[in-house]
Amino acid sequence: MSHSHDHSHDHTHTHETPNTKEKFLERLKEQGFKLTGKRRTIVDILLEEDRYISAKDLLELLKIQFPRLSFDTVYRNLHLLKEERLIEESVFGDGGSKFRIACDANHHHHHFICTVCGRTQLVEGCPMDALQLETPAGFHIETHRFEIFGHCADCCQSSL
Amino acid sequence: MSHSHDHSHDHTHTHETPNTKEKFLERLKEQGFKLTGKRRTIVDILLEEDRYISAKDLLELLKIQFPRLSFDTVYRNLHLLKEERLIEESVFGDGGSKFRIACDANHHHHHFICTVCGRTQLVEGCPMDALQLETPAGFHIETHRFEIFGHCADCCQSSL
DNA sequence: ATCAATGCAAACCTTTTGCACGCGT
DNA sequence: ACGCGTGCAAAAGGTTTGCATTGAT
Repeated sequence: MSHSHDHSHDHTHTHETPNTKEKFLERLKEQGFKLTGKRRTIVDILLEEDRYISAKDLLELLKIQFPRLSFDTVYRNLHLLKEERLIEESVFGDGGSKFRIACDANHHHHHFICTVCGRTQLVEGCPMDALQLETPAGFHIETHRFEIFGHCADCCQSSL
Repeated sequence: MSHSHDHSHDHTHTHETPNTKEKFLERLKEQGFKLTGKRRTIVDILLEEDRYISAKDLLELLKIQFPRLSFDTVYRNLHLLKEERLIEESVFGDGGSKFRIACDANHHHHHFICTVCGRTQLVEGCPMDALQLETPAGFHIETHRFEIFGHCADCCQSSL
């Protein structure tokens, strides 16, 4: 159950990381959620995109296959997927939320994020380890947020 | 002009840091902005509060003195103050923006932030220095975000 | 057959904008 | 007197909700 045989039909994705469609869908099924066509397609698209996109962009992509789909379903599924830790959310500079398929739900990480295309790169290490933190007396840490924003190589190019 | 004589009438604030009301207002004046009663009061309140608060909370506090004040003016001033780097903005977990008077516009810093009351503590150091970053090839860093969220000592207490 | 998922519409919340008037300079 | 600042009202976005229907199991 943990090491599912995900050598299915080879995808556009080359790496044999845990990010296979089947694994994601299995996780949902295990939790008792139904694998509807829309839900499958959302996971498909997010895997395919492999970058941060807005709910609006996601809806647009979904409408190709499901013209009548609207925001409510998108958001409901985004919430669900986030709860199940299958996607990651980040608030961009303009205040808008964007979402990407979870890189690795089990491994804590941070990202370089391209503010143009939403593509990401892993950051080596975590500031909570690297900084010798002097936590204020009595302060109880819950979460932290560390993100590096900029232009990726491709988007630097295209802005020339 | 840089070292203004801000020994005016002593305030509730004890430290003789750059965070004096006069200094903030001067900065605005220098830029050619008018020092209206509302603008003064916004700076007053933010200095007094000395923590992250929402536009809504700020408006509430302002309405005590200016009952007819509405969100538009609050936001217009928050934008202005942010442009002038007199306040800092942070997006909290729930997705809502909160604002606080700038701790020190000249010194780069990060915060421990209490998600209950919005009070902050400075973090020693910056992850961009502490982590030996391997910036992805061609990636052009623009900004970064690092915040540690949790409960401050006081808010831990009150939740017992 | 059951209960979750969806579509539709409407509400909601935060933030923004246009315009006429008021006020700091 | 000039021009920014403000109030009002309305719009704009993004996100959420209630309810009836559809659909996966």
